[in-house]
Amino acid sequence: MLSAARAPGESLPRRETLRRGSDYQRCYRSGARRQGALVTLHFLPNEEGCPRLGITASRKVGDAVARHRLKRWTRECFRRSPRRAALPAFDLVVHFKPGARAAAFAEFRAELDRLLAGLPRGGSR
RNA sequence: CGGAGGGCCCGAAGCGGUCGCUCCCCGGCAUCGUGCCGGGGAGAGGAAAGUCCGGACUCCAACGGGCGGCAUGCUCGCCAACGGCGAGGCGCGGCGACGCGACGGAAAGUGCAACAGAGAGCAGACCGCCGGGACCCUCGCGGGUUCCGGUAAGGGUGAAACGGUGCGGUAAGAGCGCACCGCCCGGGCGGCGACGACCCGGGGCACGGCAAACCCCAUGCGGAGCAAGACCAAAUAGGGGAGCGUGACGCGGGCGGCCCGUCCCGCUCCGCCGGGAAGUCCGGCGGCGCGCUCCCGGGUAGGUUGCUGGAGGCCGGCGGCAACGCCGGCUCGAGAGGAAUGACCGCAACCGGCUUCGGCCGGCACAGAAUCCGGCUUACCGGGCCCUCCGACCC
RNA sequence: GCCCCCGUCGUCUAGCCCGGUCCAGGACAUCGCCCUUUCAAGGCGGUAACACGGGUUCGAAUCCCGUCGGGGGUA
Repeated sequence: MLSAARAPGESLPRRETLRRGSDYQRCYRSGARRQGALVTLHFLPNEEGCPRLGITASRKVGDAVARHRLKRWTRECFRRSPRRAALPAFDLVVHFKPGARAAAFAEFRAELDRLLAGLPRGGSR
């Protein structure tokens, strides 16, 4: 079951995203966080057997186009990241900072990759 | 050729790759719901924006109406409706094509107008002009000072000063009188109408501005919003109902050193009926409390639905100046839900800069559906089509 | 999605309803001068703003319309 869910491809189905307000609240309340220049990363071990991704963007980041572009970049980077298969089963929340509006894609991907690499190894058992 | 005015349309846009997301259809596998694999199809805009108006739809309220409040404001028409649109009238701007206009009412009422100025509303005498009285100067003509009166033609102030020009008239003046122009009122004429100003009659002119000041008049408006609303419905707590069991061979405390206990004290369901001599005994009915089981309804999380085929597009014909309407045919173009429509690469266009002309570098707007429509407003790289006006030159 | 409020010197504000007296007043800050051996305090003087664009009016910070920005409420 676990190996079936962890398909080795670059797919990111809806099942592996955070989709509940309570999921986000749990992540903020009980999880740890890492700060980057463009982004804040919240994370918390989950029981799903695979990492799940959530994204938040407040209106301070920019207009709808800017916010949505950053969301798509985040999904793209997470989906194609080479270290994704090695990630522990965490719920992750990526929250943009206002400075992210002016970032270029390569710059953004480098930062996100660095933050993901800094996650602890353990995860849930 | 140059400049200008108006209208309409397109708008990450062309091709090829790699990896992905959402929905639908087909096939296969497993399956209680559903999930996985393969194939195919579809997947942001002219403004999706601002949320400034108007509707559809849904719920709430309601017998009907008024007051208040808000909005609109030349006329006629179009429209489901509108504060929108189309024609027309009037005013203003422009040589012109054309553009702009909150454009009802100031002879209903109440108000406002700083400063300047004599005076700011049915006004006003500062200078000036004219007449008269008194006093002074002068031989006299005349002049000066002052008082009373007349006068709105002139000066001056102001954003604005109570028709204009000319002639008569007068002490000087004045619509005081006359002519022309303007204005007002009534009637006729043209127009559905706003209005026009051709005609007739009357009036010497009374009617300044501001209603995006209060206000008056006319017309319109019940409230909320798809997170509306509908259906299914966990866990926990609570509500209602049914059935069964239970409410004394019990519990607590004291004493006898402790245990035990035939000792003492307290608590112990209620009502009615029947049996027994009687009781804390037995049986029945009703109520109350507790326990267990089952059922019912409300409702939260969550799920499903509303959810996209509609005042819909395209083509043609007819009516209308037009907005638009009618008829016929064809066609279906996103439906997410912490929210998909993406990222990267290689060529080719276009624009800008550099260029030792081979190329190199950079850019490619405004902006992202959230129930759906009709408008308005605002933002915007670049491009296409049509009509019209003015100027110059040529024929 | 719906609704409401607010934009005035560098900062906090008054004036707005009911237009003129406003080239917009006050406080703190800042600059110059005086006072003091010096600093502070004090005194005198100066610089400095009506978010933006239209409109109404003789005249707009004020009234009206539209943009832009900020804040808040609600499901």
